[in-house]
Amino acid sequence: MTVKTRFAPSPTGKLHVGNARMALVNWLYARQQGGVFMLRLDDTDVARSSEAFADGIRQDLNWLGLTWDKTARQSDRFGRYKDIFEQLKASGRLYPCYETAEELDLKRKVQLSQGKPPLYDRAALKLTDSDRTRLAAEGIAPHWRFQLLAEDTGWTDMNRGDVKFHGSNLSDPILFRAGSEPVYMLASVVDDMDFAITHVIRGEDHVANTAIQIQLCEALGGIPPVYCHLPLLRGAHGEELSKRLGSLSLESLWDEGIEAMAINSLLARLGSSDPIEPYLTLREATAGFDISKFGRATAKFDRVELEHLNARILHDLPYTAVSEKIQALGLAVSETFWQAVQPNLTKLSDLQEWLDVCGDTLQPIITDPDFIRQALALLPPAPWDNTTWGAWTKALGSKTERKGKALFMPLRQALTGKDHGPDMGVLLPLIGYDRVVKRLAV
RNA sequence: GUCCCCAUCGUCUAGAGGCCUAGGACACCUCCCUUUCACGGAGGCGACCGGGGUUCGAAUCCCCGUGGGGACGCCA
Repeated sequence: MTVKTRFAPSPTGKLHVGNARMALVNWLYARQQGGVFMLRLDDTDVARSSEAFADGIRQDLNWLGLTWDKTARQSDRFGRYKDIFEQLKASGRLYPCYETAEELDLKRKVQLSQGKPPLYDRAALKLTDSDRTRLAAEGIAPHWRFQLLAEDTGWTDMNRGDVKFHGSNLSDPILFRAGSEPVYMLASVVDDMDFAITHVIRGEDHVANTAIQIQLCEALGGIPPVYCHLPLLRGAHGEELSKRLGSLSLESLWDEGIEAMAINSLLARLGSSDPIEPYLTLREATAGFDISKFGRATAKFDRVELEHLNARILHDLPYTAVSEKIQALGLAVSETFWQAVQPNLTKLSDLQEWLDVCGDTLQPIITDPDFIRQALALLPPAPWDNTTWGAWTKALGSKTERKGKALFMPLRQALTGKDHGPDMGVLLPLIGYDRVVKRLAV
């Protein structure tokens, strides 16, 4: 049987690293199993969904390289859900409810204040035909709940092992609102069946939903897929990811010049017992991927760790792999320049720092004016090449009887304004004769 | 409040009663390499949440605490 997974975001916001992880894990599992990966846009909530967010999601996935073999959107399938509505109604498991959202909210608050779980009390089940006729006459369009069986519903989860929930601990879910508009719970189950999804890999926030979805799937005559619920990601200090959307949205990581493969590398292994390694391609990340290695504890996503990985990946990338991205960031960098500064970059956007060093506005650090004056006097004339620095410092060394750090550090600071950076031999010609003279003029 | 789940170095984790003076990876520190930084090489620091049991023996099993995560929506 061909494995088929899906990533099913709702286009109501931007993707963050938590979403990206679920997309990636589904993609990796499908690819590794020789299966199919599907992108499904869960946009049953028409009011909150937007085309702009849908585009953003597709862009983000493309950036990460998570290509999909099939795509669908739920708003195109309302006709199908309408058929299911009739089918479920005929089965007797669907019942109309007339409470307003406010009434339900109040009920929950009362239950909670009494220390009881906020479960739906099934009051609508006690309605008589004449009650319903009266309510309908008042013009109230009912919402429809699915009557859960009061029994254990269980499954063998790929991550959590045997899991079960008792129906009495769950509320009868609303499947259709305002007449017959489908909601997520219904559409998701129908789509998983219709598109023959074999493995549903998602966050553990869906664990309790799974019992409901299995009951629903079986009521529709389907066979539930295999489920895998991975723990959610938290921020480096245990904070909720969505609260940090500012810095952990894929969009902002792109803006910072973080490599897609750094994100993929981290996300493909974080929370598993396999070591996190810098992968240059998704193929490499797929090779050692083992979904059974994922644990059950909440893992923390640390930006610092991401940047370390990013640096390691950046140090291995040829100019051709980054030139387009550099342009997209609005920077102009030659291959020579790239090779010179590459080992000193953590993020692509760090290029600016070295561009400034080779620009006109740099503020030199002069620690020893007399020495700098001597250096200027011995500066070789242009044209320069990669041997100029060596010749210059050799001459300067014998003249001033300085060597080692005492010899080159004052020069590095005067010429770059920093005490670390690329090899001065290659950097010197990139700064250029005129700027060097200017920086050494004290 | 109720129902699930989890609890080992800073982080991700290995560990399924003796193989554990608890292993690895990343981070960190030191040294070597290097006319800086980085890379690379060699070392080092560093953890079983607490309390009770069970057992000859517990990181490992049980109970109770405590802590953390998730769920309980006409969102997904």
